[in-house]
Amino acid sequence: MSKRGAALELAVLGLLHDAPMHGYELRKQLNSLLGWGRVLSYGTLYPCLKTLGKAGYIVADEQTGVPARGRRARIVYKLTAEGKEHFAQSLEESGPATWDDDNFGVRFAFFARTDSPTRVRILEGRRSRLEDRLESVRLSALRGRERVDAYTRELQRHGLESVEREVRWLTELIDRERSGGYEDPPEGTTTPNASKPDTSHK
Amino acid sequence: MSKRGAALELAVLGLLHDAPMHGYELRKQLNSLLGWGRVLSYGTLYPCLKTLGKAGYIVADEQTGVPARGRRARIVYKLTAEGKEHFAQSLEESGPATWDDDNFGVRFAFFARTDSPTRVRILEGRRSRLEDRLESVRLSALRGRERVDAYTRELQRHGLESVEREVRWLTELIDRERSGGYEDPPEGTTTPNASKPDTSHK
DNA sequence: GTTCGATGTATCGTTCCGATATATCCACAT
DNA sequence: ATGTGGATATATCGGAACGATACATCGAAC
Repeated sequence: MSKRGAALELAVLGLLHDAPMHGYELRKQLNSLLGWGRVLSYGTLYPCLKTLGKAGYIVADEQTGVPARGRRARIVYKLTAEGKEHFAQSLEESGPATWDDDNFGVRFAFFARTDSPTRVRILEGRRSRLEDRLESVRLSALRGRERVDAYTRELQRHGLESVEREVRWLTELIDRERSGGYEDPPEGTTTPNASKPDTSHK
Repeated sequence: MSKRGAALELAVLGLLHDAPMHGYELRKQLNSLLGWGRVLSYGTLYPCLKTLGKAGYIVADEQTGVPARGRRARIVYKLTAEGKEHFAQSLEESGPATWDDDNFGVRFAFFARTDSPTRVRILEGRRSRLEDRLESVRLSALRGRERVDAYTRELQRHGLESVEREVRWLTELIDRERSGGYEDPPEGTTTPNASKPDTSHK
């Protein structure tokens, strides 16, 4: 039921889909993948790897092919067949939980591995989530029209515009998706190196 | 040394500065104050109130002035003199930790209670933090210029633009601050800023 | 006259994660 | 040769954060 955990597991699975990796490398990739400010701690990563291992989605490979001159012991993790299946399934899965900042970011990062209908579904889900947010902020701005100082108003305005901007972006992507733009490139074998949309104003 | 906790404590102190309040009301206000998506859980709020109480910054007032017809027992918290001082001190405090999303947001929300030099200092700190972020993202985009798929590129572009947008916003605020705009209105006078400030930066 | 939703306080158990310990390797200076 | 520092690498601990939930009262609608 882990919320943040779900996003992390998905990301790990996705990265290992490209190539087997050891923890340290995984962490570096994950740090650039999800969130710019945040850093993923080992205290989060290793328990996650353990969980994934216990679930049978990944296996730890202790000794991989004599790494040129007595390199330090490192544990290389690789995806199992079950892991591959679970990843594909999770990616396409829809629902409120998948529209969070984290979850959406991860899913977007692996868009190249889904089909167009799925992409549209995810984009629309995210957009509707943002529109709800917009709605509720506008409402509360109306209800609580009591004197708020200039700074509060300024902050609200900027936040609102940020969200509106992301909605426009999503709409653009959806349109492009529908008109057949962004066709999957022949091979998806590229090392992802993405980040999640800002939506700061925490 | 709590990081998120520091922001929460500051926010609570700030709200109680305006008026004494009980937990439930506090939560509502906090939810609209910091982060629009996030909700503050009681599991976070009550321990925080306890801490603040133990530190002597707030006091719990059980029975406030016979609340018209046997109202349910409610605990009204109010700021002590120490709390007031601690709040003022924390607000002006500078440093990397205060440039985080959360910390900056809270400080901004209470801008009206600081002086202009402090405001400028906080705004500039936040801006420099964002510029660092920008720098590091641009660098990693250059280093890892291997083929990344269209989606990753799109995500990066949008994220980058979001941050750039916030930097422009901050710059604008700093300029306005320096030219004496946004002076705190004496008291209660509705600030005549009904016309939206244009700012057609795109 | 009772169901329902808002108000209100409080805690438990899980998850999260910053700090830290441990260890090897390489480059470069001493 | 020796030392210093930084990158690579795995792992855990203790405390903070928080979702879920229990409990309790009230006003209004049905």
